[in-house]
Amino acid sequence: MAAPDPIADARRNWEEHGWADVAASMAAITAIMRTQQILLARIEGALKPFRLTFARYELLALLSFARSGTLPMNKASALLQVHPTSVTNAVDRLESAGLVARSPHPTDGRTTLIELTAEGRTLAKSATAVLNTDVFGKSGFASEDIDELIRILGSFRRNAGDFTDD
Amino acid sequence: MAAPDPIADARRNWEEHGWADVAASMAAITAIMRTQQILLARIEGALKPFRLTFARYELLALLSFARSGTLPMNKASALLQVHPTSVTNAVDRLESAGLVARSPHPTDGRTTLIELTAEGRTLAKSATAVLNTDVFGKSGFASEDIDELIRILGSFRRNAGDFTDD
DNA sequence: TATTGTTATACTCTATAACTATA
DNA sequence: TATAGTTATAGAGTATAACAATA
Repeated sequence: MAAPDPIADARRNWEEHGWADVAASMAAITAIMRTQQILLARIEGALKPFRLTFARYELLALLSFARSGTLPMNKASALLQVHPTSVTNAVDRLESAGLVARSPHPTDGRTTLIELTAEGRTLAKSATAVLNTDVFGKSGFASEDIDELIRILGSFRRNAGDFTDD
Repeated sequence: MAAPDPIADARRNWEEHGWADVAASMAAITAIMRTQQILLARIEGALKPFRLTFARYELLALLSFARSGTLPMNKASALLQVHPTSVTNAVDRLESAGLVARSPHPTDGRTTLIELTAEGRTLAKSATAVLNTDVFGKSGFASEDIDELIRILGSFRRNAGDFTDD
C-alpha cells in the first residue's frame, strides 16, 4: 500500500538519462504543477456550493476589493491576466446569476463597467469565508515553511516579470 | 511603470479585513497558482512546435520511461492521476498523430495497451530535450532555493496523500 | 458482480478572427 | 488609427452516465 513519490522517481530517471543538470529543476517544476492541481481541486470543491468556479470567484473577489465595487472590463482583464474574451465569458455568466451587472462608462463610451450587485457582494463574502476557513486555514503547509515558500515564489515571479516593485 | 506585486496587495487586504490568521497561507497558495500559470505557458510554448499539449506530452513521456514502452490504459490513468476518459481522449489524438498505438492485452481481454510508436519515441525524446534546455534549464528559480522548494512541496504533497513512501 | 474501456454528452476555460462602436 | 468590447467559432481538458465486453 506504500506509494512511492512519482516525482522523486522522475528525478532519478532524469539523472540516469543524461539530464542530471536539470533534474532538480524539473522535479521542482513538476511539484509545482502537482501542488497546484491538488489546491485547485480543493478550491473548486469549496466553491461548488456557491455555484462558482475559481475563475468566476477571482473576478468577484477582485470587484469586492475595488473600493467602488466597480471595474472596467479591460482593467479586470489586465489584473487577472486573462484574455478579454475570458472576462466577457465570466461576466456573462455572473450577470446571468445576478451577481454582477454591466453599466456604461460615464465618460468613455467604449468601455463597460462591471459592478457587483448586493447579492454578488454577499456571495463573495460567504465564499471567501469558506475558502479562508476550509482551504487556506488547512493548507497542509508547515507554518514555518510558508514565509520561505512565499519568498522563493516571489523571487521567481519577479524574475518572470510578474511585478517590478517589492 | 513599476508594477506592485498583486499577491502582496491581496495579503494586505486579507490582513486588514479580519483574515490575518490565514493571510500568509492565502498568499502562498495564490503564488503557487500564479507560478503554475507562468510555468505552464512556458511549457506549452516549448511543446507547440511538436504539436503536443502538456497533457499529451505527459502521457508520451510516461510511456517512454516504461521499460517496455507499453502501459495499460488504467495504469496510465492512475499514474497521471487523471480521469480514464481523459486518457481515452489523449490516446485518441496521439493515435491519430501516429505517436502511439492501441493493442489488446495478451491475457486480459478487457484491458487495452498503449504503445509508443517509433515516431512517438523520437518525438518524445526531442520534446524532452527542448523542455529540459528551454524550460527546466532556465527556470528562474535561484539554484540554492530549488532543494528547499522541493522539500516544502514534498511535505505538502505527503500531507495531501500524494504518496506515502519517502 | 466487478472491472476495463468507450461513447455520448456536457461544461469548463481559453483563444483567434471578424465586427461594431467610440476615441 | 487605435482602443474596447462582443460575437462566432474552435479547441483544449475534464467529468458523468450509460453501455459493451470481459474477468
